[in-house]
Amino acid sequence: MHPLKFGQVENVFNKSFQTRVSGVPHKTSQRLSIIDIARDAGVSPATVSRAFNRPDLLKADTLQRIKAVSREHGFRPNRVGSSLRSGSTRTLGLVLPTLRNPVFGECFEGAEQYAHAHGYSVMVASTGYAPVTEADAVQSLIDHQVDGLILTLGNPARSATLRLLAGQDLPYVLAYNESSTHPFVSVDNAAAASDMVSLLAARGHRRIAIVSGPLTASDRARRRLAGARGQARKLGLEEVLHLPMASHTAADSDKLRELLSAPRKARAPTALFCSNDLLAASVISCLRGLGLSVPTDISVCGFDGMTFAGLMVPPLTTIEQPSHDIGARACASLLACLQGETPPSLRLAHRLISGGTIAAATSAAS
Amino acid sequence: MHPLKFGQVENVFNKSFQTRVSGVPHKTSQRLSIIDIARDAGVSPATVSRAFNRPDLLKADTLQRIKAVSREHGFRPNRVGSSLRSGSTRTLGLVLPTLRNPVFGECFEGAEQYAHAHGYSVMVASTGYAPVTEADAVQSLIDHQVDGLILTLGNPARSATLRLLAGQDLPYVLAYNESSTHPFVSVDNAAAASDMVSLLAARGHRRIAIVSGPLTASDRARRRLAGARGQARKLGLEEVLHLPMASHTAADSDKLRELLSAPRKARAPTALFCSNDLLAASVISCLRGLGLSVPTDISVCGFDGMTFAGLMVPPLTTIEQPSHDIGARACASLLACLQGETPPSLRLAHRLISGGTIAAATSAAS
DNA sequence: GTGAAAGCGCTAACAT
DNA sequence: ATGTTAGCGCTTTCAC
Repeated sequence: MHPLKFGQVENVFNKSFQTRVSGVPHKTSQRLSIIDIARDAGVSPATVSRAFNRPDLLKADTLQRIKAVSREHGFRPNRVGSSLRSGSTRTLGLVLPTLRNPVFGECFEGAEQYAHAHGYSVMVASTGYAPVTEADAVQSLIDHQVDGLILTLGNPARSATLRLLAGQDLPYVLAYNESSTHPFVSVDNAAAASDMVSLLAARGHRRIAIVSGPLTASDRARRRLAGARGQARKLGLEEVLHLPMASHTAADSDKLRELLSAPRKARAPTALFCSNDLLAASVISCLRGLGLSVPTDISVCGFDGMTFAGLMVPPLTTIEQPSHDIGARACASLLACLQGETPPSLRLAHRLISGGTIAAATSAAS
Repeated sequence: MHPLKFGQVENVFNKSFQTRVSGVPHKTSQRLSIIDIARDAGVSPATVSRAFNRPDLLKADTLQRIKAVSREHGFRPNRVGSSLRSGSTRTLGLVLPTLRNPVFGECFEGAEQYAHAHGYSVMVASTGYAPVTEADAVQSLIDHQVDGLILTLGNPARSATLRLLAGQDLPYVLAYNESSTHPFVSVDNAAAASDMVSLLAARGHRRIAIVSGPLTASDRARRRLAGARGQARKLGLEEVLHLPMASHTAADSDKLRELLSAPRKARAPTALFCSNDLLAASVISCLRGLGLSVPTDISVCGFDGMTFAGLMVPPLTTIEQPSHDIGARACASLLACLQGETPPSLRLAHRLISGGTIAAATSAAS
């Protein structure tokens, strides 16, 4: 089954060959160990290990020698051996809904950069917003013996994933999710949604609809809806409608038509607040197909602040989340957990980006 | 330094406790090994190992017992131990320019899904189009002992990354890149660019400019430029201009202005062919800022076919690459390498998506 | 069909 | 400042 049989045999040969002859056959694809280097450098394996992990402990001279020998042979310590012995893989797991949404790509890069800067690697897994996949992804990362997890869950209140996690003593922090029981890094979703409703109200909108994906698959969408409704009530607007779509990333044209070109057009919302930017773009595109232009005929706004939102024509009005930072800070919090600390939950600042997709409400108010 | 000292001591206690008493304290956060399960199931460790790896070798009865005991204790074999002993991590490395571009996110998901379906995991690293980061990313994945690599390189002809790889005997396949010396999975970049030029020519465009990022950082952009130029020559169009931007993902408004509102406006290109969709969106946005509307005043098209391109208003005219498939097929090829096969390079079909960003050339032909 | 024993590459005590 | 020793959790001959 294992294809490299022959290669391995060859390696063994090279290995003993090299230890006998002192020449350095630079390319002879070796699988050297710390022991080989130790022999060549005239020190013990432990000292070689220290050269890579605690170089400060060694005499400068010894360190140089070991480094030189290692470099000559192109030797790098095998992390698998190291992980097994030390009990730490120095790898963090990151679970995200989907990398088709560049917002999560940014988050990944934020986490990746922070992790690398601190000697850790990150292993991502995407869930496609599916609870089962989510649990599988976490299990897989646990199997890989990651030192901790950064999670964006569908529902951080009750999910199979969290039950799984409860059985381990693996530190984890949530990203984007807000939770009363676990450290998280996110924006204040309710407040952000509330801000957007205020803006809409200021432009004269009194009938607003929230367009989202399935609420069961995203507590963020739920919080945003709640925040919007709260603010609408406070400002005396009409009850915020809710239009859930089958997907988090694609609008359903029929549902939109039903909502807008319905008998009582007078009662149709004048603004559609979408729970993420991808969805907002899709909504705008669908509206276009229905003969409605944004923002002339109807206002639309999003949530996320993906880079792309600013490139749309007109630019999308949206709430910017600091995704790169969310990733980086979540990573920082997780590393703090690994040090035994209990990091506080962080609500990072959001920012309302006023693009060109919201206009003053046209239809005479009710 | 290691924070979990106390937890570990506690675990040792639980461990012996559990082996003495037969009850199953479901939550007592264990770190059991195959040996503990073996003892509980009244078999040898080797048999437990077989239960997980070669279940077919065991008597149904034994297998059941081991599975049952494992489930009770929530035991899962430690992949680190397994990797060390077997010499395979069953993990593949994936190196991509950036996950801020959803095209690469799709590619990742394609690879991830294919890998999972075949018992492998994938570890991604992003390079930000920087050669040094690229080499570091590859080194890091090698250190993790991945079984093979899928790479999207800046330059698959000569790069520090490939020199690094030459010293290992680690299988790898290229994705998006085309190479004469290594298995790859991509579209035919030159042919695709040529198709787009044909379309532009059919709409009456004779002066076309290619807008790209730095060519040194992307052989794809280079091939697309070459393909476009070849076809332009064949069709008797004017020489294709080349407008390189500092970034692969953001246009430089000044450069665009210089090109378009120059003294000799009559000689300005009537169509801008961007080497990727993100850049095309940015170009359109910049043009808007310069008072030019697309496609009325000038035509623009992209390359990639990211989902988002179809949601723009008007939808972006672009070349669709099957990114999910590129990821999946590259993964398949890599797994084939691991079986000792030498997979053929694959050029997957591209598709010209006719959106609304190309209009008939307006300015009287020269 | 299952067991016994060795060892993958490394690090952590402990010694000196 | 460095060496010795044991063993992390697992798989793999080789026996039986």
